Amino acid sequence: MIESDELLSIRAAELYYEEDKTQDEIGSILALTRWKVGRLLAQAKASGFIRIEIVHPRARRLPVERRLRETCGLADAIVVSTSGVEDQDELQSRTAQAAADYLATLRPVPRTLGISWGRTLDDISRHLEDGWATGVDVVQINGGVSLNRRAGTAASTAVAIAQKAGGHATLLPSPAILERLETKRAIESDRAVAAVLDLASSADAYLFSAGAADASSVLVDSGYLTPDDVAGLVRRGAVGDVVGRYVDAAGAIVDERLDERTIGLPLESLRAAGLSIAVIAGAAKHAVADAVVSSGLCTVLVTDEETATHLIEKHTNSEDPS
Amino acid sequence: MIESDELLSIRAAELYYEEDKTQDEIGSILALTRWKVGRLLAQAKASGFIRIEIVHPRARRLPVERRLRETCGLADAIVVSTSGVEDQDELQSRTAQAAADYLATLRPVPRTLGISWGRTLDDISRHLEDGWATGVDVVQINGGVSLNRRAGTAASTAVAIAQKAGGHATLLPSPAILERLETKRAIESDRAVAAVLDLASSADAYLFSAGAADASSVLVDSGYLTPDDVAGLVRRGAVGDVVGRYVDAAGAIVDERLDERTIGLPLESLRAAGLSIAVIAGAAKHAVADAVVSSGLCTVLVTDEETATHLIEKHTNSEDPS
DNA sequence: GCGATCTTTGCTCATATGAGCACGGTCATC
DNA sequence: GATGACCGTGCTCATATGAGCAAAGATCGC
Repeated sequence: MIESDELLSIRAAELYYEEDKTQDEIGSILALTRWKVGRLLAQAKASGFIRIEIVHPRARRLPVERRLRETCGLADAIVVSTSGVEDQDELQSRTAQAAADYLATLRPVPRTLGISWGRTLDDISRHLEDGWATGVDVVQINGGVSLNRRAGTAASTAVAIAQKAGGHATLLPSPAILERLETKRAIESDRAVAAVLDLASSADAYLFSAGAADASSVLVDSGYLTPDDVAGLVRRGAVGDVVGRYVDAAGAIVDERLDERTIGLPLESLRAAGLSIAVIAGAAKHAVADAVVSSGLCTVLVTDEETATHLIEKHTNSEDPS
Repeated sequence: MIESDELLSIRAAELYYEEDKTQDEIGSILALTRWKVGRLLAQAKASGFIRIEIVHPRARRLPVERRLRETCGLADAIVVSTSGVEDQDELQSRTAQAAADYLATLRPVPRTLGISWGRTLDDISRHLEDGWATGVDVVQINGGVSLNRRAGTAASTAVAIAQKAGGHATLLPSPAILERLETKRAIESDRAVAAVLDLASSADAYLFSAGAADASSVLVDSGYLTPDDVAGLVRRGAVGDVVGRYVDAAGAIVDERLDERTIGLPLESLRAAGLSIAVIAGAAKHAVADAVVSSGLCTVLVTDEETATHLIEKHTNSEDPS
């Protein structure tokens, strides 16, 4: 009986979803009452035979978002669909778009927004529409005066976000990582720099991304670190960098000495923040994403479907080892 | 305006399909009237953003079936879903199952059913349920006394189908292909053989498959042809075999000399039949499937989704060269 | 066998949804 | 600047669907 009911429910589903027949019509075709058809359909849905997918670059995955919020204890989660994604750039762009949308609809609107810099942040700044908010000031939370021709990006990201919101940007006029601890201390105690860091630590919200721990890092690209440096960090457990600081799977600083020479908001400030939005997408960043989420570095995560399911799986397994 | 409507329709679709909200609820969430939500949803569906798929081994693709019927001028078409298919065997099995289902529900029930033999037919015979019909006699339409140990298959397929329908099987006691024309003529004129061929040509319905033109053919496997023979046929345009006869893309016999030595129903009888059911699945058989369909060898085709779309594409392109 | 329990079935009623229509605003044209 | 065609909007009404319920049937232990 169960066997034949399953088959019937499939036949009913075909007629209902593919042929747009009414349950009553299906009833007369399959010689069933329309209530039976309704139950068959409900059964087919419950058994997962009916798969409904929304295919659109800006489609989100609300059920995944909810599970992500629940399993990882996030205040909010934005998960973009990966269906039909052709390459990594497409995925980045979709996620950045979603982050921009999230920012634009964020209530209450933060007066001061602390941001990091990098490819992702730059992407977000591009996707934000002019006038996405009014009077939002932007402040950089980690050093970013670039060492090479890629110069302006960090600055222009912040400026673009601020301008489009009719606010103004406060830049952190300092390198990301100094070679000597003394230099770092000196810069940090400079009044201009100290004031920015102060402002940064009092921001209403933070928006940042994370980098994978490999040679493709922006920190390598910008000349702050060599590929060898990164390889060394990886050997010591690094899974990626957050606002310029390399962390391990537990979200702890990998190299204290290096960290001391890094200018910017300490990770503790992110952990203590009421609203900190992490934007992390792509298979290469699964490990960092995990570190960021499990160590409480963000309250809101914007990511892609695959990363989200990866996190959910990991967190359900570790919490419920059945 | 159109841009924002599209985005809205996606948001609405997420809430409707993924969160099971009512259109009214969505209305209050997105600050819209419930009619607007309904229109947005309809628009999303019409634009193809909503994809509904039925995932089940026995799911069919009714819209594809209809298009296949229309573009290829078939009396009926059965198309099985390929979603979740793991290997070729799975696909074969699904198609055979569908063919078995089709046979079992066929009205009016044929009194005599002419069948070919091979892997597909054998598969179908296995999937038919005991008592799938009552009093259907089965007759072989092409020679099949096997030359090697794979002996019984051709016979047992026919017998199984007949037994399960409470009818009896008439076997064609002859090889598929003879080496010499004279031998073929002699066998054909044998009273026992001639009677079977006679019965075959008067069957109410035919059920047959087709083989791809390569060394994996059952005709090679059974020892009637060598891989070299097949390669030669391919060079002359063969795309596959139908009831033991090799045809080209237009459905014409490739090698008349070989064909004359082949025992069984001529292809013309299939073309003239009121009901002839072809069961052809798999990427390797796209070409034969096309030949069978375009040359009118079958009135009903049982196939898989990919083959079906392949055929549809080909036939719409060739008929409407825009 | 026989009754108790649980499932399945066909119903009534409330709700959700879609079709058709009148209104008001927009836009191009004269 | 007036006019008419057109589009998007919010409505009424008919229809489709789902929830809940009583009766019929199946299943089980005794």
